[in-house]
Amino acid sequence: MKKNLPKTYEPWKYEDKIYRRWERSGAFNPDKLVSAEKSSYYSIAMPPPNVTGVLHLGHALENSIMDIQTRFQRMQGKKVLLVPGTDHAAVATQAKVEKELVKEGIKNPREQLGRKELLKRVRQYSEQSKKTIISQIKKMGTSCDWSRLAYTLDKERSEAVNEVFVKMFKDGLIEKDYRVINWSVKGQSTCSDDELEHREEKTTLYTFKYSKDFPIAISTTRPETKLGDTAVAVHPKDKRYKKYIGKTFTVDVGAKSPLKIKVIADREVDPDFGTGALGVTPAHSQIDFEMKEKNNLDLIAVIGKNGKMNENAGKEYTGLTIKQARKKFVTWLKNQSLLEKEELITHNVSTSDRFGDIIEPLPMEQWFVRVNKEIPGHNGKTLKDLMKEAVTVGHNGDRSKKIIITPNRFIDQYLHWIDNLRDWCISRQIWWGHQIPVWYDGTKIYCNTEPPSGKKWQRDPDTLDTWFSSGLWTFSTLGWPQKTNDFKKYHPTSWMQMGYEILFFWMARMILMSTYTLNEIPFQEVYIHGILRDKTGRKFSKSLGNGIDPIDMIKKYGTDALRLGLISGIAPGNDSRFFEEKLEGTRNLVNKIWNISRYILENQSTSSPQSLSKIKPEELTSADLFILKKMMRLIESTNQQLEKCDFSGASDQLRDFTWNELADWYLEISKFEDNKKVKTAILFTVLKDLLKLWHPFMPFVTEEVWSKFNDSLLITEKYPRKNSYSKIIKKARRTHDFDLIKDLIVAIRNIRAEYKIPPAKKIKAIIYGHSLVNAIKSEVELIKKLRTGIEELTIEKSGPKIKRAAFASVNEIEIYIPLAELIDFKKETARAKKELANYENFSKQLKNKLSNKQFTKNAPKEIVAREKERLEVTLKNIKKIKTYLKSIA
RNA sequence: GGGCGCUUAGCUCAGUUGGCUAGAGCGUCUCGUUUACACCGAGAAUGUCGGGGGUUCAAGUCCCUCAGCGCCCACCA
Repeated sequence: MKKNLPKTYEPWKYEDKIYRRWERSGAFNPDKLVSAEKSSYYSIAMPPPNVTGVLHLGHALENSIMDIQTRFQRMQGKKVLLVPGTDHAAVATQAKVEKELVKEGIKNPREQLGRKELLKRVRQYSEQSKKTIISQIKKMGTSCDWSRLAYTLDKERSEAVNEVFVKMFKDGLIEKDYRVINWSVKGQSTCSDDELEHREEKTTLYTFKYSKDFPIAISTTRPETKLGDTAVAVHPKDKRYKKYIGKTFTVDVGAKSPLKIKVIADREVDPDFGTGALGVTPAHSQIDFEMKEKNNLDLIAVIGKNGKMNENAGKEYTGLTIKQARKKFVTWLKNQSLLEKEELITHNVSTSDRFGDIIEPLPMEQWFVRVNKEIPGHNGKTLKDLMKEAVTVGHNGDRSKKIIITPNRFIDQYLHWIDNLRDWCISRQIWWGHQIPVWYDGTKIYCNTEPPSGKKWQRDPDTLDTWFSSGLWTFSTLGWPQKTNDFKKYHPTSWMQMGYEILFFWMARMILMSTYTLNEIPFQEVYIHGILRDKTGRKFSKSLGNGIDPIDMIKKYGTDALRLGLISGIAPGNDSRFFEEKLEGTRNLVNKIWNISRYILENQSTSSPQSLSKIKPEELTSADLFILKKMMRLIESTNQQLEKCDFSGASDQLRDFTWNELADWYLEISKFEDNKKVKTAILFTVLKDLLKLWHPFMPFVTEEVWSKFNDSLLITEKYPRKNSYSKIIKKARRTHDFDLIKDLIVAIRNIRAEYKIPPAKKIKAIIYGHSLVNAIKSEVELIKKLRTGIEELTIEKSGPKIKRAAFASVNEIEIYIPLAELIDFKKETARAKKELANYENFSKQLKNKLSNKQFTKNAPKEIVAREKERLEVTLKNIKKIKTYLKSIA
């Protein structure tokens, strides 16, 4: 056993070394783990960080949560697989690299570099970023299997992407369609609805007529698009306009050819907004496009992909920017006296979250995933149905295939989101990503995982939305579509963890992809965590400059402290704030554990470590029994809490025990105890189990301490169970009659005898620490003995160091607290009586309820059972209180 | 407009299907400390659980309502 550990724990000395030890040991790879049960496979797919940059604190939080769960499950003796990986993050990465290139002076990277060269640059960047990310994940102590490292754009994952695309294509769920989509002029690509950000903006609302003869004025914030109008929509019941419905007017507003404007009725039109009439521009508004479909209108696109007016807009306008065109058109309206009103309003504009420019709705042919179309061979179900089923009744109505979401309030939000879901536009015109596996030869289309033979075939240049590949993550990482052992063993994955902000993007898509492709849910449980905010509650963001680098925190406080600081005081689905002071606290705790270990290990050398089973029960004092009991309860509740994913609660409890019970109380007592052998044995046993309990939270310090007395690794030890403690506690109770008060009385008698104190009526007894006082208060039986034993006894909460002083000069002992203050019998009796009345009342109520046939017949079985159980509990409580009342009477 | 969340000690937050005297960390104050740890110890103070109403033997917890803060979705033509 190594001695003379440094006074404070210095994480940087051990962390990298320990991580390498774990890696070498094979503990991260479930194939190398020995499991008691062959079938106990447990798997988690790591949410792959984007290769757009480095990890931030949010990732650190995820890694902490994930790794606690992973280590806990591994210590349950399961074959645990945590698959690490990264996401190529299509648009995000290309946008980022292009930005950098522009900064370097390459003004138009796509044109100047070409597809091949630009992709090379993006690849270089992403590889660099990947490297950084991986090293950061390792720094966090994440116990993932690096031999299975995956990347959404690598060969295996691309294979999965193609496989699914082809399947969906053949099922008619992926189709090309001409529709109005979200176009980013800056990015020269489509965006899906989820990639939009809404920004509030002040703008002018113009009210005007197309011509003097046109009977209806319309309001718009985008006059320039009106050059492509083909209809005016009014509410069907609007008296002002009813007479015009169905009529077509021809107007000349300066566009290439005069516009034929048909007046149509649509219930969506709000008669109170503006003039109550809406100019319909099918080419440049999704809603107007839908009206076009319903009413069979024409479509005139007046804006091109470059964001400028095209020739349809008319000679005067062709080539103008949106702004210029707007100005020109408004001037024209004014000159023609057609403009009726100009007012300033605020409204939301959609912007591209990656490129940052305002989205231009344009009509285009793109690839879509049909979410409302029946899937062949799925009993008429649609993808939407599959997405809903998995979280409600279970996939295909199979309850064992129902995804449990914590906290469950997100289910409603998720379902609501699905209801509003439109077909998913999956094609992007950027180059970084999975190229669509479709080839054209004139009008012929070929879609397969392998390219067609023949030179004529041209591959579709578009790439896929990044979420398409992310959606396959739970099974693409396991080697699918190959029939791998991993896939058989580890899918569906056991558990998934994510922030609520990507619930819809990611969780929904994983469910879609997995249920559709595999007929299986992607994971059994989802734990949703909140967003990490800064001290003042703001989101961490680059533009605010409030970002904190997790690596800096690790350097300063150590990984264990960071992990603990991130997960303490959090509740599932709720946001939490991060500030450095928190880490000071957790660092101190880590150091506390280090020092407890140091003390115990250094004292261990005097007598060889003993196991609990070798201790004779009669050797135990009440304090020993007390700490063992506490330890037993701690083991039980930590297990329970971790099973419920209450990481914060579990760590709180562990902290309380470690610091308050063990360090400040029991360990201090042990210093003054004669029977050192028992104390050191207990301390050593408790320490060993405590290290195990803490391990998932603070893997490094616990592993380091463990290595001081053990050659095996802590990471693969079994998580403690309460049995070993309950045995000795039971035995000890049987052998001799334990109680704290008895010990106390004996001690006082001894002191009296030793120091020849005359039989005083009152005596002060000093108890070590508050824990025992609470224990005494809660032990009803003891009070009886207390009363029969000594007339008046005072008990003071006090620390062990005062104890030493007191025992040394016992003559100075004075009376402090009268017994009545410890337990105020009058107050107690009143309280207990009140409680008894409450319980009796309640039991009466329950009895009535249960004897009511209406209730037992009609109420759900579970409710009746619950009420019965409640009654039982209540009756038990009544009994308890009655005994209690007797005892204090 | 639709939905969700939050409001508990000076600060940051826990509080499981209603049930013992509402908790923790940090901070504050007092005292202490040569012998595991000042990244320490012993204590103390601080709460109309956002306001109002209701259900119940019992409400921080459930229902209604009002107020403030925050988020998401849709839309604002």
